[in-house]
Amino acid sequence: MRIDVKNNIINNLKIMSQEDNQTFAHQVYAIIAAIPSGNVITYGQIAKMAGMPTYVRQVCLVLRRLPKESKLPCHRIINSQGYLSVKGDTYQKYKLKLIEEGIKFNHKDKIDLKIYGWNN
DNA sequence: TAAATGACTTGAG
DNA sequence: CCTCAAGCCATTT
Repeated sequence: MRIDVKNNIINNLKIMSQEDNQTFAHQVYAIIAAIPSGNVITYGQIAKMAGMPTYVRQVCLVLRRLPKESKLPCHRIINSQGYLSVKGDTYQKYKLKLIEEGIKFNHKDKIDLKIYGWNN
């Protein structure tokens, strides 16, 4: 994705947070929806982009409360170490989706954030 | 009301 | 690279 397009999305999100009286959760939704296919984002990045850098754990709460039928690309969210944090059946499901989007896992199931991370 | 819990992050060693 | 402890804070127990 081109840098200017990326920055546009980020700027729009900032404007939203300033002008709209949106909840933290709604900003999290908007940010997740904006992650391009083929890219991943970390929990901490989401918190920062939502203007609440210390609300990492709240990002997790929001995610856990998402309905199963949600269409948000939650599989594109990984931890800062480069690993998928989800456990069990969801893990394989997310991994498959990421592979379909062209993301490569190394021999330890780790994703290279330098390559696939959606950097600001 | 108090304590435990988390799909986490960071820095130190 | 990896592990570990401390920090985090609304929600659950």
